[in-house]
Amino acid sequence: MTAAQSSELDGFASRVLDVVDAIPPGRVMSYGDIAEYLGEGGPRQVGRVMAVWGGGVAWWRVIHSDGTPAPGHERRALAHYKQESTPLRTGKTKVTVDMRLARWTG
DNA sequence: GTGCTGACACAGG
DNA sequence: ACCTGTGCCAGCA
Repeated sequence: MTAAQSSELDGFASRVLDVVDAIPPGRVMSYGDIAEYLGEGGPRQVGRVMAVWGGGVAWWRVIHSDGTPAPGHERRALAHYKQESTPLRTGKTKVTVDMRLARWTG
């Protein structure tokens, strides 16, 4: 099969996954940060990559700029955060990541 | 080619 | 903390 046919990792997707894999435990990066770090695409493109190929990397380390984890995986993400001692902000009705401390830039 | 949708970001309320 | 509107980029019918 050719490259165009298969849904293989594009250059962009490959780079995104590489960056996510480089994020150290206890740290996180926002979608926009990754896009800016790569200097290409945009936050939504990073989100799309994570939605399709994110299963092979530490997806819980990729969150919104607010500190809100990926939709549908909040519970699973929280478990990882506790496991990695990620800086958290425990609110009354929701728990988010403290971006001020957890935000990581290569 | 056109329009909608999406694991987003930012500003307001 | 939550919702709405606007801007941006790419995939898909």
